[in-house]
Amino acid sequence: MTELTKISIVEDNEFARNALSDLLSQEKDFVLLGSYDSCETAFDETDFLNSDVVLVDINLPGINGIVGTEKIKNKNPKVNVIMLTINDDDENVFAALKAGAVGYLLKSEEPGKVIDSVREVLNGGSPMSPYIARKVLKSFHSFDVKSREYDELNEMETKILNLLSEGKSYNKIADEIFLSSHGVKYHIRNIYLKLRVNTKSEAISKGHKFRIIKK
Amino acid sequence: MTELTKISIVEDNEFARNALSDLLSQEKDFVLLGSYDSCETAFDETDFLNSDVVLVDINLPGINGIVGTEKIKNKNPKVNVIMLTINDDDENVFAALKAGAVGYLLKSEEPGKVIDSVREVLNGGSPMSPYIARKVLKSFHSFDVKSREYDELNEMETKILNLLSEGKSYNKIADEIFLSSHGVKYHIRNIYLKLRVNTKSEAISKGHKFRIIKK
DNA sequence: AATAGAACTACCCAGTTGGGTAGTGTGGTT
DNA sequence: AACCACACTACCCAACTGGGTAGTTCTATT
Repeated sequence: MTELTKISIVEDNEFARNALSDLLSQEKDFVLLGSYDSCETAFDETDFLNSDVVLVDINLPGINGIVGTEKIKNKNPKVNVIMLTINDDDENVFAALKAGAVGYLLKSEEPGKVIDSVREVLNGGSPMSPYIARKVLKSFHSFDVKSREYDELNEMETKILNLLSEGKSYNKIADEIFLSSHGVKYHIRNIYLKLRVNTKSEAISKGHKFRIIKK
Repeated sequence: MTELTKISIVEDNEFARNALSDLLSQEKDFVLLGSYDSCETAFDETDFLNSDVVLVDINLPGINGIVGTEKIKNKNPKVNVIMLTINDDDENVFAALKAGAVGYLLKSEEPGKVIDSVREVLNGGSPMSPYIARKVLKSFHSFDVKSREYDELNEMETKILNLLSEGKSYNKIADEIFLSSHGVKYHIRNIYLKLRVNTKSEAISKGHKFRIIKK
């Protein structure tokens, strides 16, 4: 493991960029491939996409950090992007994660945390500022209050709900699971009863919310 | 902040339970309310639900940790549950988070991490073992490869897709947004085009996957 | 002035869906 | 033997859906 970890920085604020550069350069096993003030200039550098870890600011002139992250991941999925930002609003956080960021740090974090985070990423972790981590976890249990206002689906029902969610009609599903369309309908009625809904749309929505629908 | 943090433990393995108890008792600002070998015995203790933080093992005889967590959160949502487990398979992780756990630690974690995690929870964070954190983040960008195989919806389309997901018919939606049902249909056709689908079911599924549908 | 696009309204039509109701067979209880 | 729940088949019917096609108005572009 004598390999150096290649790091790049995309941050438009010169002061912050230099501070990060200095910080990371001090680590003997890190090598700073480059630091850029925008995604555009970063992409001009062919070596940029060979980075192991890229720290990307979210607020950038031109292509913002979220779109930039998307582009990076599309061009080379192996690059690990850590989002570095002052924004902690839902929209940005989830958009960034959705774009493919593997970590999300608030700039209010102390500098040492950045080093730790890079190492955490290299070890297969996903560093998040505590506040972000909580936000992310909360997105999983948004239903804790009104939760379990439905009955558990059995295997057949789960299967059928999943097929429904793929846009298949009663008839197609019937073919697929060797039942008559009436049989499918029978199960769907039970699904609706258990989920307390009366349309396919609601059933699919609840299916996703309660993670009954895979994929 | 001279308040003591009340902690409880639910762990069936006696050795592990005692180790945790000893560990946590050494912190001056923590007070161990109780340690139990099952959810059942824990719930017998009325004070249990007054805990600030509860460490729950996932594999428990009788009521398992996930169902137990659900029960805890239903009875007192203020209790912060940290899941403590050897299981790192998807099903368990997501089920636990869904149940309302605010942290998820693998037992392979070093002991000091438990103390840190309790403090992190108290500070509004969500401690997760690195491996778990990565898993959780990944669940947000499972589409990074095939990503953006759809066009962005505009405001009206987003609104309509959300209404569709609630099981509303073209007519109901039309009433709600002051359009004719034909107008609604016009937008829905565009939604299907942009999402590259041709049924409501698929549209709703994609809407959830890409987080276009709120709630 | 002509063109093009969006944001609608509108009609046709086959196919799908949801609800109601009813019947069959099988297996398990009492 | 009587009863029941469950998984299914079956039919009716009104409402809804998706696709195709077409017309209107408004606004922006050329």
